[in-house]
Amino acid sequence: MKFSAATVQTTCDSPLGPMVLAASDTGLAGVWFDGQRHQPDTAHWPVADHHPLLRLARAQLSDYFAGHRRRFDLPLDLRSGTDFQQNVWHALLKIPCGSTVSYGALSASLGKPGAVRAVAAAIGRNPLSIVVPCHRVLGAGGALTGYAGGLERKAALLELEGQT
Amino acid sequence: MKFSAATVQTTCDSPLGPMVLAASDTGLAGVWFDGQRHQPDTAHWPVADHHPLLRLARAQLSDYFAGHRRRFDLPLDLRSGTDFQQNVWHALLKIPCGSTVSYGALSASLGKPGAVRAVAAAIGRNPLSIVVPCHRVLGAGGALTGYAGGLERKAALLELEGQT
DNA sequence: AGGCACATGTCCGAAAACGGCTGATAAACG
DNA sequence: CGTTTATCAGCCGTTTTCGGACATGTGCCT
Repeated sequence: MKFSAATVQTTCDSPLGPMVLAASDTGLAGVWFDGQRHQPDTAHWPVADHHPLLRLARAQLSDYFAGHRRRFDLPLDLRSGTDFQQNVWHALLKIPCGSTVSYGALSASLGKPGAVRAVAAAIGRNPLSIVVPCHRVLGAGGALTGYAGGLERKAALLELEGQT
Repeated sequence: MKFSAATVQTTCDSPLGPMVLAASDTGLAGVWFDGQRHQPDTAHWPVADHHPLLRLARAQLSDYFAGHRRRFDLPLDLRSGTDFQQNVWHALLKIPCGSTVSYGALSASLGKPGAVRAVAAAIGRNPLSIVVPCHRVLGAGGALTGYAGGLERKAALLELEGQT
């Protein structure tokens, strides 16, 4: 969980509570619900409320919550994770809005059918909530198994995307 | 640990137990809690209960224990130590009453960040308890790690100076 | 002269614990 | 008996923890 020293942050509100956005010099590096699990300590990160990328991200998130946007178009910086984690996060990006995948299917598609548990752990560390759609991964039986931001938010996001 | 042959001594009481004070022809040379570690054998040193410097020291210590004095103003004789030890002891004198430093920070400020262990050893040989405030040095995590006079006395001294 | 013990702190490797799981059994119901 | 819940052991990368080795100057004891 290493973030570049040049990472800046801002905050924004959402229907699911306040959020923190972070950007490095390469792209969007963080999107966290306030107080969610695994959120890094951003206390000493410089604030840049008018950073162009952060403004863009805020706008697209706003559109998403309004139901006007089903895909994000932003430069992402996922270098905070290990190679394995980055692989997992990239795989998440391929899950289209409105559909879901199981942990097992996902790890199989990564060529590591045995590493289900490790994949789940990596998903839990996703630094870009919503943008990297980790909420579209469900348990084998279709059960909401866990979400760093809380199961309620996971349910709400899926609902918003037209799932039941 | 060499003391001049002309060193004289006296005793005095304190809230933390009886103490031994020693003076050379240049200044205050020793302040020990009775029976503390590394205390030299003073048995054959001449007693000089009314030595002016020793009386002054006794008075200032009394003020200190009463909470009326936060700094000592006495001529000191630290020549009993090696150059290295004298450097360390002089550094200790710069720690203001009411604050603390870690062993690591102290040795770094001496320009020898690697010599933490040696610095600690030198602190342990401090001949002037209380006057040279070796009790204001704590472990990295802020833990009371050791004191030639016993950890209880170290805690009591810090308490007296307004630390927790 | 040589060896060892210290009022510590940092670093590195190994080992154990910990997850946003799952599929297979074992009890607990009607 | 079918069906529905607990329980459990493997799965594997990451994180945390723990134990040792080392650095450094000095005094003391062979």
